[in-house]
Amino acid sequence: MNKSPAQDSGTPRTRIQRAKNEVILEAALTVFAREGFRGATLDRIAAEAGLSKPNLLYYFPSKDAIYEALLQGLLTTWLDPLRALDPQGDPVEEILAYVRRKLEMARDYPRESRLFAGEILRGAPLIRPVLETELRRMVDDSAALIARWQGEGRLAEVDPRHLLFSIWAQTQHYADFATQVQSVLGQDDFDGAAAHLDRVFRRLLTP
Amino acid sequence: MNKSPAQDSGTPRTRIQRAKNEVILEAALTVFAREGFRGATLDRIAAEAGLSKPNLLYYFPSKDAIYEALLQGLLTTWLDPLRALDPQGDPVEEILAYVRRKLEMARDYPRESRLFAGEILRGAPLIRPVLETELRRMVDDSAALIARWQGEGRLAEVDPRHLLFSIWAQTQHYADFATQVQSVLGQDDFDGAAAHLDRVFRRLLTP
DNA sequence: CGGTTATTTGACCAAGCGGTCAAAACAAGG
DNA sequence: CCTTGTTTTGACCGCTTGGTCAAATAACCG
Repeated sequence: MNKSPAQDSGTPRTRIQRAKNEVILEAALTVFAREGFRGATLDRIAAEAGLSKPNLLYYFPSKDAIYEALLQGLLTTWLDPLRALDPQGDPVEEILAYVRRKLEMARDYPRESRLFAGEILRGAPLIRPVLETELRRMVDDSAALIARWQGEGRLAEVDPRHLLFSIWAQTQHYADFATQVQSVLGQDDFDGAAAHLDRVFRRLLTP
Repeated sequence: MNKSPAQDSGTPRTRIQRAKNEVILEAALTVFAREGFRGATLDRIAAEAGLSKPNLLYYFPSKDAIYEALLQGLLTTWLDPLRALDPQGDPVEEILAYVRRKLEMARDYPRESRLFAGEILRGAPLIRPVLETELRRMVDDSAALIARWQGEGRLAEVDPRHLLFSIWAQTQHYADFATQVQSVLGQDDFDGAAAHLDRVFRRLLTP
């Protein structure tokens, strides 16, 4: 009997299975980010992972399952920096550090950023529930913290939620629209972006 | 002999053909923006336009042709507001007006914004040439104007090109990531966004 | 080694897709 | 009415794609 591990509930058992899972998700991230969900094919993912298509489907039951696993695993990492806002720290510096971290993620993990962007562009068919609960809660919490800081006069008055949108938009822009940035500048310019965003948010947030 | 008008060079001749062309591009915009290029199918576009698939292909020779026609027609409209920067006007107010116009476009033409975003996300396979020439030139010109204003001390010193990125990122965010914004806020908030961006850029740009 | 289980693969399938074609329906002019 | 050109459509084709399956191969274990 040859039951595929994909049908087992929970985490893969053997070390080999975990390793292959890893390889597959890596490959899938590359392909999904470049081609989008509909544009990606199992053959391309399999090729990228160095496997045959049936072998791919031995580890994951379907294309959707791979995509879901990717997004699921991604979300935690992706939203993590926001959790690192330290209520004890200096407000302006805390937010500037957050901006810097987000920009570094755009530079170092552009595939993740693009996968995320693609999912949301298409109406977030899969992760909308997460956005409406987990993300929303996190934003509410952060907004409360920011509002507190503002109440104490340590931060300029800006709508906290739209402030977060401003940060996300500008940092992710350098990953999601990298093609455009390169076309206009002739190359990437993350250092320039870092300096720019630092100036922008320092100026905006200093009381 | 029944030669399709799609093979005629230049603009469609009769009024009927122009009308159908219009209808088709409208439908295609809706479908492409929602599903992406790969996700969109000729059947869905045809259905959206109230036509049969072969009838669609009587007016356009291929799916690619429809997509290209859409993008082509779009680019002019899309980049137009940048041309409206008036060298004679007040620098801060000129740029704020530009921001406002861009945000209005995000509100009123989200499909166009998403189509554009999708194209760039996938590496701009089709419009990269345009980005590298036309867009780049326009950005260079605008950057020169902004730099002049800064030289005259009428605008705070910010990298002009990254400033434009900041504007694009934040305004288009409200169209491209509308799903996320809605999930977090519970609804759209273009008025809030307008007030926020006005504050952001006024604060940033006032010398 | 042999037996048992986990992994890999070639061949295949059904559905969906972009696109074609010949014929039908329609419109306009005489 | 007929003729001529335009528009519309049902049927069809070949290719790609997600997914299956039975058999082959490798890995593990006593």
